[in-house]
Amino acid sequence: MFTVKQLSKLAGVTPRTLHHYDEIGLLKPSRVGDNGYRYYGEDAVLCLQQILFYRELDIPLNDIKKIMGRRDYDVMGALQSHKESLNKQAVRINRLIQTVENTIEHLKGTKTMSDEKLFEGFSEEEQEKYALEAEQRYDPETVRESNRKWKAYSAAKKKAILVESSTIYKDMIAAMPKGAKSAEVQAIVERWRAHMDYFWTPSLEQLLELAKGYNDDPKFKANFDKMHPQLAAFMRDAVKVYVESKK
Amino acid sequence: MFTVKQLSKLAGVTPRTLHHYDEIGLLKPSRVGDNGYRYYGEDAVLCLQQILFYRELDIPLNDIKKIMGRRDYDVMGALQSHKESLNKQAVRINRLIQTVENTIEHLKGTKTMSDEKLFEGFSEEEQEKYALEAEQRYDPETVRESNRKWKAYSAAKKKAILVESSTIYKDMIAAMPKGAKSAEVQAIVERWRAHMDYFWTPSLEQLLELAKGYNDDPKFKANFDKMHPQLAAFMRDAVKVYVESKK
DNA sequence: CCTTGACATTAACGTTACGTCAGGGTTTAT
DNA sequence: ATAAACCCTGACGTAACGTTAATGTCAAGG
Repeated sequence: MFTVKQLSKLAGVTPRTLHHYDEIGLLKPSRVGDNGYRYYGEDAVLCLQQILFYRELDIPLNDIKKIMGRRDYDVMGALQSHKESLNKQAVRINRLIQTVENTIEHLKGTKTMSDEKLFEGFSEEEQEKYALEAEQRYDPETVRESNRKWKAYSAAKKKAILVESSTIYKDMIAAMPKGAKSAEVQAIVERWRAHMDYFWTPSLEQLLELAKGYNDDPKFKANFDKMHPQLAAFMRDAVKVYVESKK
Repeated sequence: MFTVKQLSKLAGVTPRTLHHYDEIGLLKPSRVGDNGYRYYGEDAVLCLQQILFYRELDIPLNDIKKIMGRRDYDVMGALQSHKESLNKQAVRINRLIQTVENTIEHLKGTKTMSDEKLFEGFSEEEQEKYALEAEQRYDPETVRESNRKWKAYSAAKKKAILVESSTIYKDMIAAMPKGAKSAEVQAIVERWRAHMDYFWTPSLEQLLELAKGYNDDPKFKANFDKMHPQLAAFMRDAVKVYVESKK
C-alpha cells in the first residue's frame, strides 16, 4: 500500500494529479483510511501506468476513462481516430512552420534572394522542357495536371512557393547531420510532402519515385547539387524511411 | 465604422471574440457610443487582421499583444523562437503517431515476427556485446555460464528457443489487459521462468532483477519495445507480483 | 405610437488538467 | 512535547473563447 506521495514518486507525477484522478473518478485509491488518507495497492499502480501511457499520447482523460472503464470498449477504434487527429495536427503544424518561415523571410526583406536567382533553375521555358521529359519518366496526365496547376498561380504566389521550397531544402541540408531517420529530418520530409500539394498530391509510392527522380534525372540532380552535393541522395534516403514508416 | 457583428463577419470571427479582445486590451474599438456600442474603424480592421494572422500561427494572445504593442519589440526573435517550439511539437507529434501505430499493430496481433526480425536484435555478435555489458550489470560468472550454455545449443535448437520466447512474449502481450495479477499472466510468468532454464536457473530475487533489467538496460528495452511499448514495464510488474506470491 | 425582430450590452459559468496556495488535521521522529 | 513532514479539503488561476441569461437599443412596418 502506498500513500499519495509514495505513489506519485513511483510514477513521476504530483500528488495533486492523484487527487485529481480521484476526483474525476479515473483512479480511485484501493482503500481510504479512517483519517481520510488515500492508500493505493499494486493494481492501482498498474492502472496508473496504463493511464499515463495513454496520457502521453495526448488522449484526453475523459477518453482514457472510457477506454479503461468498460472492457468491451472499442480501444482499437479509439486509437485509430486518435491517430487521425494526430495526423491532422501534424499536417497543420507543418503548414504553420512554413508560414512562420515565410514570414521571417519576408521580414528579412532586404536579404531575400533576388528573383533571378530564385527562378534561375525554373524559367518558364526550362519548365516546359522538364515537363516533356517528366512526362516520359512519370505519368503523363499527372505531369500535365501539375503543370496546369503551376501556371494558374500568380507571379507572387509562384515566388512564394519557390521561396518555400528553398526554405525546405535549406532546412533539410541543415538537418542532414542528424541522419535520415532522425525525427527532425522526418518532420522536414512531412513539410516537403505538404509542399508538393502545390503541384499535385502524390501517393506514398509516387513520393518515393519523385525523390528517386531527383537523383536519376540529370536536370533535377544539377539543381540539387547547386544547393548541396549530397542533398539529392539524402532526400531519397529520407523519403524512403518516411514512406516505409507510413505504410 | 463597423459594429461588432459587421466586423465579425468581415473578419470571420464571432462577436464574442471581439468582446474578448476588448476585455484583455488586445483590440479596443475605435469609438464607443453613448449607448455603449462598440464601433470599429479602418485601422482597427487592419489591426484585427494582423492579430488573426498571428493567432493562426498558434501564438498566444498575450504574446501577440506584446508583438503588436511596442513597435520596438523583437518580432523576428519572437517568430524564431515560436518556430522552434513548433518544430518541437512536430517532432513530438510524429513520435506519438509512431507509438499509436505500434500499439494498434500489436492490438491487431497481426504482427507475426519473421525469423529475421526475431534474430534481429540477437545476432551472435550482438549477443557478445550484450554479454559484456550484462557482466557488469549482473553477476559475471552467471553471465558467462549462461553464454556457455547458449553457445552449446545447435542452430536449430537456438531457433526453437527463440521462437518459444517470442511465443511467450506474444502471449504475455495478449494477456496484458487482464492485469499483472491475473491468473493468466501469472501462468505465463511461470512459463517464462521455466524458459529461462535454457540459460540458467535464477533465484526469485534474480528473476526480479532480470525483469527490472529489461527496463533499465536500453538495449534490452529497445528489443522489448519492438514487440510492445509497455511490455518491459508490464513484465517487471508481473514478475514482481509473481515473486512476492512465491516467497 | 407601438410592436417586433435583429442587434447590442454586461455578467458569469463551462471547458482541460492540473498548479498553487490556504487553513487545518495526522503521523513520525526527536 | 514539539516540530517536521505528510495528509486532507476547498477554491482560485490558467487560455481563449462558447454559451446561456437577463436586459437594453435600433430600424421598420402597421
